[in-house]
Amino acid sequence: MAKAGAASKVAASGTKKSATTRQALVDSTIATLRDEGFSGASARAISERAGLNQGLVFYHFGSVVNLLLAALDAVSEARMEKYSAAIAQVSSASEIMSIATQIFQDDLDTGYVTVLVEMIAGASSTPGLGAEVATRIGPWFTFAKDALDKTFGDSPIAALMPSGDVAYSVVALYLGLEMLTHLNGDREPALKLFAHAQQMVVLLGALSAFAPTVPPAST
Amino acid sequence: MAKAGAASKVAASGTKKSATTRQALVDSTIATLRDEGFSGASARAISERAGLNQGLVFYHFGSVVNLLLAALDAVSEARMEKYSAAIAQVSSASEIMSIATQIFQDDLDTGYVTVLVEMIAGASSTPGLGAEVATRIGPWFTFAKDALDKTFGDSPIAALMPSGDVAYSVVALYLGLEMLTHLNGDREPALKLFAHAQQMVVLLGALSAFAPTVPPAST
DNA sequence: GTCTATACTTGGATAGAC
DNA sequence: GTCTATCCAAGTATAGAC
Repeated sequence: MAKAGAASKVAASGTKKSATTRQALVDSTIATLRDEGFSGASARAISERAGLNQGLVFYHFGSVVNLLLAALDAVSEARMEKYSAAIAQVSSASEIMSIATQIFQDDLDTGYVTVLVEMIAGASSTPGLGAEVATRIGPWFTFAKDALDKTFGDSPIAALMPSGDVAYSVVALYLGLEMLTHLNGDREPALKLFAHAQQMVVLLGALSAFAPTVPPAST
Repeated sequence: MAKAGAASKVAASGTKKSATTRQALVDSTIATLRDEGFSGASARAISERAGLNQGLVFYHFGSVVNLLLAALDAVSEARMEKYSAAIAQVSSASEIMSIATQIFQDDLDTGYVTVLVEMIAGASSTPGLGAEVATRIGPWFTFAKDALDKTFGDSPIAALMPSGDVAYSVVALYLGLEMLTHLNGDREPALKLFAHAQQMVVLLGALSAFAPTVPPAST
């Protein structure tokens, strides 16, 4: 599903040469989406960056949109792998924010989340693309929810707000921060927020020691 | 019939005609950005939607990018007016979330924030556009900060996190929610979050009644 | 001053070469 | 099966008509 899911014309060959070309195009697409955005990710721009003929995009992927989706698949897979490995090391709630901060910076460096943002924003240009992108974002929500359950499952807040709803806002905030950070090139505001969030998590951890079950609104 | 007599208004009527055309192009640009996204907002698509000749974009605005920025200006102005009027009616912290929820839905209906998102995401395609967009987003941060100061200024949280930093995340979250909502067409998840946030605000208001006053460092 | 017809460039897609 | 040369549509911009 990852490589041929949305494709209609993808050659079914198992040739090594073909795989190399496809990989080069996917890599170039990621870089182009990051640097030039969705509207700058043309078949010509992508293939030129890879040093390949422009027609190869259509031979190997059928259309530019299919190549963009293949790139989104590659990014999603790589990110989910990294996220999962990171979250596996986390046991306490106080740890999660420092890990999250590290990952956020890594995402800024690689530009992977920019690729996601560009695909979401660009989805409205092509009929049907929105649904394809939405499908590929699904795992991000479930990952966020699992991470929340694992780290805040026994926190009093978990009783107030369903983790699925919070996961939605976490993803939204992450995308929004990425977008704003990428816009003005200054990552300080976002990093400040991560620092504040870490403080809040620690504070909540301390509070939950005093109020293990329900908020202290009772008589 | 000499022109001189009746033509005393020729210059003025000409100016008015120009203003009408410009306005039609700006309106069409907003609609096109909303429906087709940044990459779909070409001079041809915009002018065709307005029923005008494609060349008028370049006569009146010089370039497509300039027209896009003019549309962003129009949206920003309209939104800031609406936001300011709404916040003026708010005095208590418990009110702000219901007002915010209303405005969020209004933004979804009009597609105004989609225009902003598309411009941010599309900014990377054209050198120098990012800075222009960033300048136009500035007022959104100051508005969010003022709203936070007005409604949560005497809350204990204000002492924990600077309102400017929180404002940054509020804008980021707002953009992210808009983006995700626009992607899958389902506004329920976002509305749930606003409902949860309202509960939290009410809860915090109750808590601050028990907590001793922690005055933020006043200048 | 306002607008249209035309020139030129870039992009998506395919027929055909190897 | 893999890739290139070529075609046509869509985009930006301007010269010139009114």
